[in-house]
Amino acid sequence: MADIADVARLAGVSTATVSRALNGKTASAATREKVLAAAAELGYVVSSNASGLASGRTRHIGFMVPFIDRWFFTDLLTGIESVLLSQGYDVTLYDLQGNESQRDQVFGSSLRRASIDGLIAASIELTPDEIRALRALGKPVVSIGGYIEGATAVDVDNARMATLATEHLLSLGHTRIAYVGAGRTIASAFQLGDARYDGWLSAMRAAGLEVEGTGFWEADFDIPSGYAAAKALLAHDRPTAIFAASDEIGIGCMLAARDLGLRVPDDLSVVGIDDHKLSAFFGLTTLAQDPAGQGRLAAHLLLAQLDNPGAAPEHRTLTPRFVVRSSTARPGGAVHGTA
Amino acid sequence: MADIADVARLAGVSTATVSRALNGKTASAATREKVLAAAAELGYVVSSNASGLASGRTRHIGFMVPFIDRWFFTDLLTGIESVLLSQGYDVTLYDLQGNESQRDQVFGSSLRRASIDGLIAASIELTPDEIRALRALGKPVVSIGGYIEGATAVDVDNARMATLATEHLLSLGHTRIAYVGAGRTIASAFQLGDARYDGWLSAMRAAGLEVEGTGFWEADFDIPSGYAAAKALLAHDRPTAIFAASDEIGIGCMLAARDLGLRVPDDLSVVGIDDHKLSAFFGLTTLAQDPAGQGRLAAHLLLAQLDNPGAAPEHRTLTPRFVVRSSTARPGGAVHGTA
DNA sequence: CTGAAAGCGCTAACAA
DNA sequence: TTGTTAGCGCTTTCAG
Repeated sequence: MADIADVARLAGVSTATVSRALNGKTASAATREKVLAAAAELGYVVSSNASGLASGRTRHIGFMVPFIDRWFFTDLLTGIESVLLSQGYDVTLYDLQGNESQRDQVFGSSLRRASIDGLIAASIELTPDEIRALRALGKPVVSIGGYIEGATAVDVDNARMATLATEHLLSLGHTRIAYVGAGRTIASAFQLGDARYDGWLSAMRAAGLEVEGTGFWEADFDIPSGYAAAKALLAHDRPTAIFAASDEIGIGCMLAARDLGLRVPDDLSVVGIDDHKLSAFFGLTTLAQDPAGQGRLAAHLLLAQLDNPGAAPEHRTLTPRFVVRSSTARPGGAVHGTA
Repeated sequence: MADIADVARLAGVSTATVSRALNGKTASAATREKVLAAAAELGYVVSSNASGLASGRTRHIGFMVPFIDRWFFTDLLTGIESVLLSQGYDVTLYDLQGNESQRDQVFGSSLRRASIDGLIAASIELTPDEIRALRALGKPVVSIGGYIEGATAVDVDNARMATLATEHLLSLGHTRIAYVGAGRTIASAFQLGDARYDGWLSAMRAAGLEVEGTGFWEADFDIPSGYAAAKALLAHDRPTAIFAASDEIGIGCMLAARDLGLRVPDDLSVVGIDDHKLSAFFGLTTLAQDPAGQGRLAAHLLLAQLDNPGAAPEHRTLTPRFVVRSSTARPGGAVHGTA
């Protein structure tokens, strides 16, 4: 493979000039053109190792997730890749799923080989040691949906989303609204805390409504778990509406209602959070999170920090978009939105 | 950050000895211990750039996919990460989704920066230019579910799976079996060719059955598309069974049947291919593909090639596992399997 | 604006 | 088994 010396020879300049011309540093237009032509002719591409060793930059960005096999994280990844690849950055994935040793491997070694210029961490709960390890890197970090000290943050206001969803049901005239969502353990893995639960609770209380009877039903963030929770809930009680902490839970609730002979939305309204890929299909009313957009924003913010290392960390809270579909209506009746 | 010279100084040996001790090359037990202790004390981690530049190895593996936001590819990735991370390799993702420029970027530049030691490519259809680019790298390549000349291949026998699925229905006594699956365009994006269609066809013909009437119904590999196809199919004809080219299609078919007032499996049997995460929930009978296992195997094969560069490329065809659930039964009646 | 030269941190001959 | 010595291919002062 051609190296920088070959290009320099062909262009009739020094390797230093080739380097400058290729990296957009000072070089006369004529020189730059000669260099570009020579590089193209030889099919020259810089060696990332050599370049990285000499400059300290690698053009690799790390993306750290608790697990990758969930809709939210893959959509984040898609968004991140789309901006980073086009800027000439590669994305290295650190999947913390699996045993502890995989996690230690990532923090103890992978991250520290100085092989990345920056990191995007999604929904990661870090130990104090891990935070220290991250800070020791001295590389910019952007967190998505979770707080990391000193890092730029991108998130959505979960409590606010839950309040909006609940208020939507309230405004339709529902008073008996159950919450199906994550317990503390699961919520914390997603860094949601109890924000969605709290949002529901405060909206209900603000409306002067009783919460004890209909209450809270625990479910993991997936369809089967939402289904099971709704089955249990509906066997025990008959609220007119369910606020589901995620669309997957909401879809599970809709399927359970159907299996119980209940019509959605006539007998039961359901609203979720996410705008999951399947939600349009099921007609689920929801608050859209747009993870791909979050990923793109995170990538842009990281790039900005790379260009401007001195800048103070930012905190961007995204506004969810309300998507009304056919799963919500006035209690007992008329459809509110259209599919 | 401590570098190799610091470790050498603290251990009282040369940098070369440190390098050898750390890389498992010849070194006396006593020396190795001293070096390890010194490295641990200083928190030393090798610089991947320096090491890569000197040795030509980067401990980075590329994983190339047509898109990452599909169950199959994320599960592959999970499997790949689990073995590669534990062996000290990082995984860089090349997502070809999006515009052509993203693809050109990957082939023209990312891959060629010599930043990976090897590549795993899943379901990728390459242009002649791209194959040339890949071969020029001189790095080992493992392909999953698609053929790349000179590369080690991991796949499943799609035609055989389709035949098995169809034969399962035949053995239950079904004779009118529709196929809902991908048209040529979509199938080729997944590198499935028409193998699943062919498998269905040959099983039907071997059983001496007519195919014209019930026939082939086109659908993309997702739930909404399977739903729409089944709605159209069942409005037009009433086969007693459907063979779906993927579980997501199959789930769509089950939902459509239910909405039409048909009971599964009493009025309609459905069998799919994949063992998708949701299939157990829906009780779908299927042929399991185990993508995480495919990913782990591909990673192991790649590692083996890295250790032994001379070895000839292998071709491993995995055997699917039949998972009988509650979506298939004798026509008109009794359940065959259990949920 | 450009060239010469000194490294970036490590590995791999080669000797000893 | 270990140390010495060249680089790996590039970027970046520092002069000019």
